[in-house]
Amino acid sequence: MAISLSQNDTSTVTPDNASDYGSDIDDETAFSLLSQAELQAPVEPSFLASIEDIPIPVEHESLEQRIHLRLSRLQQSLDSVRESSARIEAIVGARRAQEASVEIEYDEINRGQFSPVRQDESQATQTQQEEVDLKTDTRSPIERWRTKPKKPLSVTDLVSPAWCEQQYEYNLSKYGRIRATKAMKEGSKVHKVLEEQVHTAVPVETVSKEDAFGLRIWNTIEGLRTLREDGLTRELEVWGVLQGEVVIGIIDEISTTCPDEQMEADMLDGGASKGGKKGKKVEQLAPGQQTLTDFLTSSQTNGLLQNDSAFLGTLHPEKPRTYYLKDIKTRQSRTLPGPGAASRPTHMQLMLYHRLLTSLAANEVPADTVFTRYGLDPHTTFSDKFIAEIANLNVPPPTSQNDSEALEPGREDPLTVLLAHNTLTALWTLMISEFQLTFPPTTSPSISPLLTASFRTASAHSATEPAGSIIGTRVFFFDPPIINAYLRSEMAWWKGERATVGVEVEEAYKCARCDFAEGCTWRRGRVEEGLRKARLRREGRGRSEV
DNA sequence: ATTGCTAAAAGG
Repeated sequence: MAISLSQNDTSTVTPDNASDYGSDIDDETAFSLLSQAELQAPVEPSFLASIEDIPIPVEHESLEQRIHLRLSRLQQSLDSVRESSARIEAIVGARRAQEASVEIEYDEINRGQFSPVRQDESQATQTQQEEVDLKTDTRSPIERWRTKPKKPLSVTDLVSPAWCEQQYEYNLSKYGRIRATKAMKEGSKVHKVLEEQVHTAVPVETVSKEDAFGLRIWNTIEGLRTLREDGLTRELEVWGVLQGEVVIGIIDEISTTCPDEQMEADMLDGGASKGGKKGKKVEQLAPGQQTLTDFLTSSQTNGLLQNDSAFLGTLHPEKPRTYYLKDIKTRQSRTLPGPGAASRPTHMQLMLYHRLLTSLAANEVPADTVFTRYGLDPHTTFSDKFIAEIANLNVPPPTSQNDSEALEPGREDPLTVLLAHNTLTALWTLMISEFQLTFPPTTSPSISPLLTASFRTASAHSATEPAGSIIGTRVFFFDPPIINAYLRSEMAWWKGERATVGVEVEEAYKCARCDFAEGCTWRRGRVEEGLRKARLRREGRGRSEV
């Protein structure tokens, strides 16, 4: 008898303790699952309430959002700050009295960079057309979608295929991007509320190309300072280079809060017991844990450690803290995804953030590669207007102003800082030193290998359970071999070194929610294979019965 | 644009 697959019953296919790839369902069942997928009509979730009970500011909704200056919540006495506006602008302006700053609208300078969105062929012909495109277009995905003047690769680009690479390719072919679903829009709102708990966004109206990128770097610097001062930051932008390709990501949350004391204790105990210490041993090592020991031992190699601690002591009286990466995932249902294939994108996402963050803290990211990719001149000085705007708004919190001994380097007033780092190269260097200050190389990794996915409801499920309520948490380890193998495989796809791979039959439930299921060549191939195997089995049975 | 688009990510 075939297992009936409904949207509420995906656990039938991927029970919590199932391995990623192991399956005990037979081919006949798999075939019926694949067939059923296309019968599933999309159900409008009319029962979902709106999340209006979360106060959502709407004024920063549009295209200026990304070039907003990010202020920590401590820096909100803006009115008094703005009073000095004219004065500071005059000071900055005097430096280059003659050189008029060029004002360029943000969307004008960037329009050409964005991937073209193909629109308006009829629904019916589109899928067929795309199939033809996929066959005839011999360019690699990276050539087609992520080559200048289009945007560089993102973490999303690298982890989305972990759900279904074939689906991602169809999306890129058809739209040049992923189209936001209702669920995603709801998720964005929850994220936005969380971010505004930590930062206040102030619009910066017009900037040059270099200014615009400088502001992004400045926001990251600000995010790191917020993290050190408040023990929490959200939406931290990071850059990296992977196999020569620029990769950009936004880390949802970093904080000093340990997600799981027990896992942390087991982890540290595991590391200590290697040095001969007897005692409680972690019996059943999780897949990531063996490599974790390697991670710990490799990072505490030498006597440089002592020097670093002493050096840091002069800046940071308290001992270096451990920071934990977290990603918040909103869900339409109140259930958690299974730990196997359904969680793969999240696992890879957090592990990739860990890698990017670590390489920035180690100053391993070639800044020139990043700037070149964006077509930016790393030595052009920022415009007076830009420097003045940042200087006007970004004032150090009053607490640290009183006591200048306690000021970290570069924590002086923003005008001084920006004048001293008034090109992209210089500001990048400052950013790197902020990364190094925040995540120094110490015995206990300052970037914890404990990674957290925190699941929240996208919308209210009851009066006591409003939108954004926490459903549950999954904590797992950074696992270098896993993420490295994944990235190698994914980059091979992006570079066109291997063909697109869709979901395995065990993951056919994904097809039920996929717009491309009907015309999916991968899926058709799998259905045909299922039929063939079923037929072979039937024939085999027939013979043996004679 | 009846919500479009942009930055990544947003979810399944």
